[in-house]
Amino acid sequence: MVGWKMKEQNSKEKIISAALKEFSLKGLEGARMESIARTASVNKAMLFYYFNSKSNLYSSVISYVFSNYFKELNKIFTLDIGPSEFFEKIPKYVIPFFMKNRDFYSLIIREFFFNGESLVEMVKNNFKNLNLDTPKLLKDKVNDWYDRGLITESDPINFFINMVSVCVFSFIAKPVASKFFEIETVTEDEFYKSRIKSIENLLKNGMLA
Amino acid sequence: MVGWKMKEQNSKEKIISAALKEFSLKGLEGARMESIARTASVNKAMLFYYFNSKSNLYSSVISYVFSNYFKELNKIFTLDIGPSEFFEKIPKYVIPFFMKNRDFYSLIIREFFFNGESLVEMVKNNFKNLNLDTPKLLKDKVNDWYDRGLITESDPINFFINMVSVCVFSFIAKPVASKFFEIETVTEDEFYKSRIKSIENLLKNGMLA
Amino acid sequence: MVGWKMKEQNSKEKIISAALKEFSLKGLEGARMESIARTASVNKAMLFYYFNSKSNLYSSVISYVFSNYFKELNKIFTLDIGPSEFFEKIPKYVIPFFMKNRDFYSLIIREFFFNGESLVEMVKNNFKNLNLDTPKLLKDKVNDWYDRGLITESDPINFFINMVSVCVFSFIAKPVASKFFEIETVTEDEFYKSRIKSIENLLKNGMLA
Amino acid sequence: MVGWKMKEQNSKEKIISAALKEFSLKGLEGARMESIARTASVNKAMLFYYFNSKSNLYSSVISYVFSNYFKELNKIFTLDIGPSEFFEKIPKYVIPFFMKNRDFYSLIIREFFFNGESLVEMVKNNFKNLNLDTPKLLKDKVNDWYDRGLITESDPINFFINMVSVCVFSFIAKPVASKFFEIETVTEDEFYKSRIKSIENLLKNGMLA
DNA sequence: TATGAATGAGAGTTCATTCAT
DNA sequence: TATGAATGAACTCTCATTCAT
Repeated sequence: MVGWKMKEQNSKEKIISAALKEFSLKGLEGARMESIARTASVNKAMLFYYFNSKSNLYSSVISYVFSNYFKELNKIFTLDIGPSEFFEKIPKYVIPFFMKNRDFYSLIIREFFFNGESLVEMVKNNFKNLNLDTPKLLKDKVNDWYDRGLITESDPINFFINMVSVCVFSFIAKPVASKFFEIETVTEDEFYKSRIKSIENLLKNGMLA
Repeated sequence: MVGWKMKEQNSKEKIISAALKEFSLKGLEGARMESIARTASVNKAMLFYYFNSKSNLYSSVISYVFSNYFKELNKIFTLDIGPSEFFEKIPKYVIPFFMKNRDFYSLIIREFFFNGESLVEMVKNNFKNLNLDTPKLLKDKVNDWYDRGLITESDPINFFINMVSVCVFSFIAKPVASKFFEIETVTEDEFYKSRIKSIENLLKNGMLA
Repeated sequence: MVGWKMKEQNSKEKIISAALKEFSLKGLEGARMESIARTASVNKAMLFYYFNSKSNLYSSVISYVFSNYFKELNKIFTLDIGPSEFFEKIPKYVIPFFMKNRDFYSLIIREFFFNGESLVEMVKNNFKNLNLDTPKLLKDKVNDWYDRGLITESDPINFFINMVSVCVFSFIAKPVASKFFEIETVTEDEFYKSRIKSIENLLKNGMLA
Repeated sequence: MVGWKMKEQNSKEKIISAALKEFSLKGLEGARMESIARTASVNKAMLFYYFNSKSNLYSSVISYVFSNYFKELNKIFTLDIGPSEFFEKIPKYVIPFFMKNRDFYSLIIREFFFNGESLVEMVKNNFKNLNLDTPKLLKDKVNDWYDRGLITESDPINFFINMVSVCVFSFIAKPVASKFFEIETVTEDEFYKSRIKSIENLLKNGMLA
């Protein structure tokens, strides 16, 4: 009985992770159910048995995977620290996190780009389920820092767009930029280390009062 | 004689701009040749008459459209100005440019994300055709500024990723962020004005010496 | 379990034989996948499920069907008999064989005409798989007969072209010839009986020493 | 004015000979109007201007080309000679004739195989136009020879099938046979010379009394 | 739960043919 | 006569989805 239970979870999870891979590489439209099935080494019909439809599998992947990574990613935003330390910790945490989880990164970015609002909806539901209100918390934090004269950016939205964009964009820009400038690429590790340092400087000098 | 010459250009161009719209909304896989034909009000077979295949139409759209916007976009990078003015002009120029050309923006971003290196290749060819070497020019500029102690970021790649990301990301992030923070949206114009200001500050304070 | 196994074989075989009919009548280019599907009473997509593409279905038909008829056709060439009996048996065997299997005949002739060398390749592989070397056997036989003064034709190639052509051509020539000479056609059976006799005489008198 | 007249004939003939090439290689279904136009270096629409439709172009090619070669080919059948000389002259004449006119050969053979009766119709019309009745002449000749005890084959149809098949089949069989027997191919010329000799022997010994 | 077979809608592509000039 | 553009029907092929077992 336990065996059976485990088998079920196994198949479902095999599908989810195969789908994560496929969707992150090809997107919703480009992904092929059969290819997912093959990768997961399950029968194609099983995808429909468990997830009913392609688009439902897609959402399931997003939310399943998201909720998995969510707590880990959320930690950094809830630390009770000042802006200086915040600007230090953010890139040091976020960049390696995405380096380790490229599939997740690609999937989320895709979703973020082309379906942003529905992603936010999901994020918010995640907060609700955890009885958290991170958005409010962050907004308050920024307002507070600004009121106390610790930062120069008064608008939480601009504050976050600035912060997030320089982190998130790094992964997209890396191959493009080095090819553009014809600068012989250093190792991935070195590059992202230098990115972390550069972001830290930019944010600190750029937004600390 | 002029008649059909114009007609030809018309059809080809109608297809290109219909395809630009479709591809920017749905991506390569999601786009439908028939829908493009309908939008362009031409017979579906004409798409193949002029472009042979979907993927070739896609590339044609990218390069055709790109080379159209290219010169305009390139202008800003070739101005002979110092870093301070540079940081001022960049967001003031780039943000409205993309606001006006959303289709182009979406298409290019998609391409940038999922096919970055081939885009760069095209960009470089565009430079070659115009007898320009903007990459070298920019690299030299940054190195020069750094050597003369005008900026704090020594690495051209980081310099540009920082600069580009905060501009480009604005469009993606806007709806997401305002929904996330539940901040009643100001008008588009106001938002992007504030973005421009915020970016200018970030870059000036963040990277000027 | 046996149930679906049989079903699978059934569908595949229904497709093969429908395709044999269609291809033999219309050729590769003229054949229509939909018409094959209709004839086989299967869904059109099944053709691709089992055979991937039209041209692959075509090859499959050729090799499947060929290997089916192959052993039967090969028998006559491996009999251990002298040339006189050989010339007697060949038309008596080959002509009725093709009369019974007109689809096969048309298909093979088409292939023979327009793709001869690849057919030979296949034939040779068939021999290999059966651990036979009929070509060598036949060549040796002719050389031996000639050396022993039993036949007048020293060249195996000419020997066989002479023999095969008069048999194979009969089917093509029949309707043409009777229309050409405006000779009221006898029944098929009678015609081919007379053909067999005529060929036997021609070969015996023409190539026996 | 002459120029214009010549130009017209030129285009039509360029189309005919391009079509002959294409049809002989690919058959009716496999041939492409565009490819014919390209080969003829005329505009595709011209094919329809001159020939109305593909199938009409096909017939036109057949009959145009046929009537061109017809008289030449007919000569051999109208010589007033005995059977022995006949069997000598036939291969000596027919084989080189087809060697020189391979396009014609392929086209006619195709037609002969897959559309034999309509070809005969055309041939007969050609006779009518020339006020000849070759079929009757040949039939009478064979009957006469047989009655006078000069040949052993009483049936004109068998007589001709035997004769024609060994000649016509040579071209099809050559590459196949040499590959089949793995006999190093001699030159084309040598091969067909040996064919002529072999056919002569076969027919003489096989059908002369 | 699991499988291979089957389905139907529709996608991209091709091609003979026609049109406007 | 000649051209490039245009058309529409049909074709091969794909894919999410369902079925029978």
